[in-house]
Amino acid sequence: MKDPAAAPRIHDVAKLAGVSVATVSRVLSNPSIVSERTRQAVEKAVEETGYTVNLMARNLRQQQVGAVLALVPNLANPFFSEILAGISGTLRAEGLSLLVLDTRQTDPGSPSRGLRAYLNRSRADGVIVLDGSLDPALFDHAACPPVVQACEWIDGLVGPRVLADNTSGARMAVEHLLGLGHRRILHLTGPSANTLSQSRAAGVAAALAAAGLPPAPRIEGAFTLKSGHAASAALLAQAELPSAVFCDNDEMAIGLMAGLRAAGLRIPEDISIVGFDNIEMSAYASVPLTTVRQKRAQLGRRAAETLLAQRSAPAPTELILPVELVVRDSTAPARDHLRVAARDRSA
Amino acid sequence: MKDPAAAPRIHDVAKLAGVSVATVSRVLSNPSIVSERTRQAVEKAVEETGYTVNLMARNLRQQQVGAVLALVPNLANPFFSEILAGISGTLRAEGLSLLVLDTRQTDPGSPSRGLRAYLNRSRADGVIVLDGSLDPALFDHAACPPVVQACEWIDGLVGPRVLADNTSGARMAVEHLLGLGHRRILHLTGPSANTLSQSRAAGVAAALAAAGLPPAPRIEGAFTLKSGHAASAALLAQAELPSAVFCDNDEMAIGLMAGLRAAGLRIPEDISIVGFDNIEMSAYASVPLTTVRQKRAQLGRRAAETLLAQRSAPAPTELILPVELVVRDSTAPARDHLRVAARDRSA
DNA sequence: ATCGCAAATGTAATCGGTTTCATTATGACT
DNA sequence: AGTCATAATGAAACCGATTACATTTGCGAT
Repeated sequence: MKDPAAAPRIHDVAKLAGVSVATVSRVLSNPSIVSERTRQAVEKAVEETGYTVNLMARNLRQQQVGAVLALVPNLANPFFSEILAGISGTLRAEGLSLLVLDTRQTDPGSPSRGLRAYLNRSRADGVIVLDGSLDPALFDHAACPPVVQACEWIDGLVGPRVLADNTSGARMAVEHLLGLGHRRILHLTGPSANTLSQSRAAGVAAALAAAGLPPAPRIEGAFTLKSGHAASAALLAQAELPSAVFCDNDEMAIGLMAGLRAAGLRIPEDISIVGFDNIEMSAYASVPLTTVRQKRAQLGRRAAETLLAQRSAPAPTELILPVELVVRDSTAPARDHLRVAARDRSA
Repeated sequence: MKDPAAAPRIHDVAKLAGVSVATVSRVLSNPSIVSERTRQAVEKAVEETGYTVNLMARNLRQQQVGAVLALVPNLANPFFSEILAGISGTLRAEGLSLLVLDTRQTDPGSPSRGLRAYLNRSRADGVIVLDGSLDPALFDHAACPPVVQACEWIDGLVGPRVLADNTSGARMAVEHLLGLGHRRILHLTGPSANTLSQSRAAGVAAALAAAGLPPAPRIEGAFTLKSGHAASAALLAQAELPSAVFCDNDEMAIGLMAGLRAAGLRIPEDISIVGFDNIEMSAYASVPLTTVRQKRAQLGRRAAETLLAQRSAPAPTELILPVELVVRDSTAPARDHLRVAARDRSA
């Protein structure tokens, strides 16, 4: 005696409709090749039985999983989750589902060991990597599905990438400060090993070099509120305060502002601050933050589209998405600059 | 001629080791029942071929997917993504992977239609629902895997739940304000249909009733920074300003504070603000926010554990996690209260 | 040596679909 | 009516593992 609550199988539908299982399968996957009469009969039978395909069986036969894996450094970080939202949207439109793995949640002993098991064609049809700190060797085996790098990237891992224009963004930010007359600009960076930090540092260097200025002094942070806050102490301990700070992301900028304001500095009167990313919070910070807008959801969408495109035409494309400066209240003309301007006028 | 790059199958390993496929399978899944000699031979063959099991085949045979689906209302919201991080951690320890679906990204025409396809045993072994606004009927069919509700819940959907103690949290927040002498307390709520809003409103009502005070006036928000900011205008338009506001979450509180400060009000001197959730940003807000701490990662972990426990002992448990008040700088004694205290002394 | 039981291993069924290939039905054209 | 191409359908192979069941092996007890 069979469990009456058992899910109906394609065989049950076929029997009820008086056709073969092959026909039922065709009605479901390619209705155009089956006659009107039988199609209707099958659809009726599907309706009556409440049949839904068993995806495990279908996937096994079709040798595809119907899912894409996203590797994120920190799932709890809104920066990444917004990219994920973009990825998710594109995947759903294609009927694919999104698997998420937090790369920092691995066994601390061997961070990559647990990951390798997930980098397998039988787990996911593709991988979107949002963590630039991974070992490229992880992806270097036959069983690894197609990979797209997004946002961050991995040196030594060839393949398509979708990136924001970090260098231009940083350059625009610094040029904005230079235009306001700032000359003593400090760069609050992300971890120096991080690819984002590196390309943003390049933008900073380019802007300063173009203005004939020496490289900016740096404080290294960790992209976190906390590290931004901690940087305020380091900054205030310096002999000569900078007149402006460019921060590699908004979270650090907000942490930094909190620390500076607590120490009695006024923003932007005493010190100008620029961030990067334009997270939603930045508009509502203690002082609305001037920052570089990066369209994260779009970046996610593009990454997913790039991955899907790989199926038909594998090519190691590199897509660089434009960014733009958003000027709010955390930046103002340098006071030195004002003095100079006043002197010029009086002269 | 076979593709030399094709992934090795269990058959290849068996041939190389000179054993049957059954033995190879046993070495991989239950090594103890195979002799030392053959086990080593098989392990060597696995090593040489670089074999890894095909999960689609295994899953089909074992009738399980190896994945859990999380239904979140907004993937980009850090509040949820931190819960996801907790879920993810627990699942990984069990070798399960995490599928994520943003319930608001469905076809706007019929929000639940797209979802139903995902609520299927052949897609996921279990479901963790973080969205209380879904139709309970969605889950009411035989093919739906076991469900655990977390954080929010769905009226009319029986089954295990893991919740923060929203009512107590709200009550503690309001009692804190009452203790500071506030009597004119406004409640900035989430959407009135939201279960979280409702239970927090219950806590607010309980605290006020216990103090013999009438219900608090409300402004309805949407749990977003923007709606919190918008609420500031509505608040300032009122004839009599409240001396304190309890906000249903930190994001609204931060948005509200930004609006109030822009209008020239000082926090906490002119008005006290309490939030809920204790998101990381709250400590770095323009004024460090007094709020109710909710352990989101733990909530996620518990939800995952509850789901796993359902496998062996299905039971509609309800787990309520404690919350605690975190007092920072956004709350201070009511000025009325101070006046009253002064008068009392002088009398 | 023989028996019996347990341990080790092999054979083949099974999971539930999709898809190839063969077969039958349909219909157009001469 | 006969021929042939094409459309519609069915039978069975296949995807790649796990596992029930059968068989063989190993070993101690008699």
